[in-house]
Amino acid sequence: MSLRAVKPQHETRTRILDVAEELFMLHGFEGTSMRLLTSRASVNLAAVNYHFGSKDALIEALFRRRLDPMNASRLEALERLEAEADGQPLAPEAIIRAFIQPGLKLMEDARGGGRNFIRLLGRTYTEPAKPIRALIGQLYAPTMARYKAALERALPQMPVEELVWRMHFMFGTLSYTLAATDAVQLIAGCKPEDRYDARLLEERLAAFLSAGLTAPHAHTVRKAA
Amino acid sequence: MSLRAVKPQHETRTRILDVAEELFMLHGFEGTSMRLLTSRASVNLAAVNYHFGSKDALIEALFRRRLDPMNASRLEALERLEAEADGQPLAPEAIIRAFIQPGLKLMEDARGGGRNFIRLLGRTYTEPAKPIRALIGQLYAPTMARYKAALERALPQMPVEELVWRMHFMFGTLSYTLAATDAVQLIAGCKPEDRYDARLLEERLAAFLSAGLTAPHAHTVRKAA
DNA sequence: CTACTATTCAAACGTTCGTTTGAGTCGATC
DNA sequence: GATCGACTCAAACGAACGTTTGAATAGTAG
Repeated sequence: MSLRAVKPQHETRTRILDVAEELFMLHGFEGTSMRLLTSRASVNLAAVNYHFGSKDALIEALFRRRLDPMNASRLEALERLEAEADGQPLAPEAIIRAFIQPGLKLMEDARGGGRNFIRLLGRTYTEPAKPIRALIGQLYAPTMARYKAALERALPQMPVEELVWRMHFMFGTLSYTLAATDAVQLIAGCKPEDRYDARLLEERLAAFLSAGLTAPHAHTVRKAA
Repeated sequence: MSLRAVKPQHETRTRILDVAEELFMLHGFEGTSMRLLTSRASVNLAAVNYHFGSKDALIEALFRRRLDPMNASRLEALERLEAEADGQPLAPEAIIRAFIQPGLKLMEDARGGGRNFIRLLGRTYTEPAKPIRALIGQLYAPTMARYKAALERALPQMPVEELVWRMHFMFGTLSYTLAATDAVQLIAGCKPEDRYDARLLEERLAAFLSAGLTAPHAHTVRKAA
């Protein structure tokens, strides 16, 4: 894998990966056939098995290609924040922004490609307990642990279990927002041109999430409905 | 369809629907074969096509069976609130609770069945643009419109587009939370016994969501990053 | 030019898919 | 007890699936 990854031209490989991102996003893993995929990518049917070994291995390669840099940039942003803060606890909103920016950037910049992946990623969180989920969890684990520690330091008064749930909520909001931007029409009334404006979306998300994250604890609100 | 629905015993039908909820949740629509489904339900392979017509029609029936009562109870809860309020604007948190309670109840009470559906539902929001999505959107539309109107009245100072986005965020948090309760381990540290405690979850969600919903507008926070 | 590796290609592999068919079973109706 | 409708069943249908194969085709080094 690493040997071949160093080679000069991966034209076929990358073309397969790019098309796979789009088709998996549109039709799911099981709903996308190798025949459709390879014909859209203008490569031979056998190319996927030759270059990746199997369909499942293609899926894994697809996630690694995007997730590794994305998590790296998340960690980098957090470490930059901590270096700047010089020992002081961070503002929760700053941590949130550091976390959501890489995803938003991927959604915005890549001419389709990044956006496809981001939406595919959101879909996959809620998918079967298949090995894919395990892979994603494993790729995410170090990043999540670092952000959890940072938030614990930023919100020392919050019980850890409450914090974990709120991180879960945040993660849900983010992944759903990125995955189901079409579904805004469920509610209707959203300007389509704002849909992929990453900066505007970051402002909206940061406001919503930091308010939710720093809300008074559930226990102190009331006991019964 | 309606004629047959009135008949006394739907044993085969309901057994198919129950098993379908579980298997679709576990393996997705395309990942679940009719052969596995019918053998798990202890019915003949042809039973699905006999009783529902096709696999797609089974999926549609499955969603209608749960979604219609769920939306009805959401509307009912909102109308009860408005009747009690007697013209006064409602508290945003009360509206939120009215919206999330039916889902949480379904998650809690049914011995597996409701929970399977709730998780399946969360998965489906982020799934292909297939006709299923259109069906769900259509089943949800009236409920969403009513809740949107109620929230507009409860938060008159908020721009409509901001409100729409925040409803989108809320919807995402809820569906992700219900769909991917396993994924809490992404963050880790959550007590497993709390995972399906509907009351506790309602408190956590209500606190998080109502804080997010009523947060200061993104525009007023700052202009540039 | 030759030998070698990497890649592409058309064709076929066996399996599984959703659906259809036609005979068979059962209970209620006349 | 014959008739009819609802339902179940085993078997088969053609189509589509992921994967494999072995020959053809570059591109490179000796």
